[in-house]
Amino acid sequence: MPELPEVEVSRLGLLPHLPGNRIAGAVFRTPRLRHDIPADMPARLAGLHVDAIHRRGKYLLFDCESAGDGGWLIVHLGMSGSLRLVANGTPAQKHDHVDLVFADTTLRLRDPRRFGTVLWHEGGSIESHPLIAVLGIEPLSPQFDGDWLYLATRKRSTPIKPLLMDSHLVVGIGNIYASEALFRAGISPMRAAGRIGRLRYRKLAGEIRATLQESIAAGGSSVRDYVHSDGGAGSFQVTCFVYGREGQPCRICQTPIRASRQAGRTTFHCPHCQR
DNA sequence: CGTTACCCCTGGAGGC
DNA sequence: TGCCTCCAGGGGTAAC
Repeated sequence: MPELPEVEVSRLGLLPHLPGNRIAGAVFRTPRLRHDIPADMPARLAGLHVDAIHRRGKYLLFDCESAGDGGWLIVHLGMSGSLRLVANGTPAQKHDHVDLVFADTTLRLRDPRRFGTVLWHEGGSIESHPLIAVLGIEPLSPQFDGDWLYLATRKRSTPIKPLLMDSHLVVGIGNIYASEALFRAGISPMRAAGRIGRLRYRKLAGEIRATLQESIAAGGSSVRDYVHSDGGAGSFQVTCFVYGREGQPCRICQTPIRASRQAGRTTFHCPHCQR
């Protein structure tokens, strides 16, 4: 479900409420999401203070401390995960798998498909965690620009669209934003990454950044059932140029939008505007 | 090494 | 109404 903007909006929604507060208790209603959840997870988390909440790619990283002891709670929302803040004691509904209970509120993870991740990491820098260490560049960082993309894609024959979705290269760009950014940059999703020039990569990097930032500003939501951390719903989907618009006229040239499949995921593009 | 296929899981949509 | 198939925002792993 969530791409980078949704995760960032969730983080921003939690920031006013969680950092500085103590985890009174944790409840896990499933033995595993993407990974097994150790039986002692509630005991590990109870009593910790949340110092800060960071984001790396689509991972939320809760920096937790307690009397010199500490670690990181790693959360990934997968395809269908969402975080909400609810009043303590609110009955859990179907697919509400995890609660972090604070004095004044409960952070609740709902994830129908259970592709999400909740892991505990201690004894070392968060950057040393195997899931985090392999991640590529942050697309909203100053280092990410057209020249970086150009250099990173030399001799790559893969089509640009699945490459944009490879978190080992660049994080946070999922199926929706890959299609949208390529449309805005006028680049065909099927074009070999190594055969795109520097100038076109400058355009693409700018459109990736703009697409993500606009979505964050709009409240982050990319699809209908997304709910961010304080329960509000977003509206990104109504502004899509190509995603989910197979057969409908391109908003620029009226050519019907095409759908195809790349690396197991649906790609949308305009055959006239994108080359 | 780079790239693709498959799998994890549930629910909604559409065909019959 | 029910049953079936297909599809879905992610990403790790195995296999080519």
